[in-house]
Amino acid sequence: MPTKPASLNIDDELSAQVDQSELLGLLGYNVRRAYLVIQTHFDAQMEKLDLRQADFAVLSMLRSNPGINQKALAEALAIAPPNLATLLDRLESSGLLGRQRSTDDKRIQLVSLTPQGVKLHTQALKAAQKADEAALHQLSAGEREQLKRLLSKIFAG
Amino acid sequence: MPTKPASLNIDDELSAQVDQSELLGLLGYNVRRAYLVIQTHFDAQMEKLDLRQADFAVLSMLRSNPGINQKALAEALAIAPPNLATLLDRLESSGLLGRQRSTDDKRIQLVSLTPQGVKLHTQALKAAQKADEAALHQLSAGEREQLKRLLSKIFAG
DNA sequence: TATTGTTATACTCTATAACTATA
DNA sequence: TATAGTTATAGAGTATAACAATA
Repeated sequence: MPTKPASLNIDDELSAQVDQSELLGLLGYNVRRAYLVIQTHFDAQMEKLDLRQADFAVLSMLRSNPGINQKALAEALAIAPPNLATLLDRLESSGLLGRQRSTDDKRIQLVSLTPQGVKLHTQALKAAQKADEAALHQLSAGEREQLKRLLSKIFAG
Repeated sequence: MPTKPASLNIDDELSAQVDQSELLGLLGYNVRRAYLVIQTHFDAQMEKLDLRQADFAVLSMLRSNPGINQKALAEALAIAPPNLATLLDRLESSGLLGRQRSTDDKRIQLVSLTPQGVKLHTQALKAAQKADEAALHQLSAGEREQLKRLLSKIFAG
């Protein structure tokens, strides 16, 4: 190694000698970086329950909307129908939900949680709230509400 | 089709008869949905320039930090070194950047934009700003600053 | 003909292990 | 031994086309 002491090495502890101001000036990049942090906390929490992000979203929707059909579920969660189909296959195999053909229109599958699914959702919601807390501990309650309001203007906009 | 008129079909135009309140109560989910919207605008802009998200981030960093090494670049952008290596291969093949072995330490690659890379970055920055604008048109200048501040508290934590 | 859901498939993104060359 | 970078590869997430069943 050259004669430079480690403590003066530009790329190490003191690091961040790099100029990221252009990227940080773009809101899209800030959203991306924040999303990566939140994802990490969320995944860490859900790993214990063997659930992925989309799995939790589905469990949550089914809890609040029992008997929802797959088209409505796919639209609400912005999941492509083929990907939802295989996701539901997996959760159904795990005994978390059931699918029932509508008698009105036999093309339609009505999806509901099993009691086991309800139980897991209850645990998963607590885990999701913990992940939120871990990622957002720097923000006050007011800041969290403000952030939620601003974000929802982007996607509900 | 049953006798229901289309205009009363729960899953159609009026739709959103679904309860998403639990998910929307989680900040992580709000960040995710906002990120998806921003991604869409960003990708649409970058498609014209044949650039992906990470490509733009690299061009931006190289513009502000010419001669940065790959380790520092990978760390700053949170890209795994193997993925950065192949990304740089591609941009180098396209004539956008060059890699030069450091004479001090021959393990290190120093990366810089070519004049063509500088030119493309200039266009790409404008495109990124357009994408920001398109995604954030609902927010006032003050709200955008506020949002940036709150997001950076999450990832700069 | 149009719609719901499925199957098969492909493409991108991300992550990991093993290697090289240098130190 | 440790580090910078590379290669190869595998996995997850996402997207599209073609199909079956039903309307």
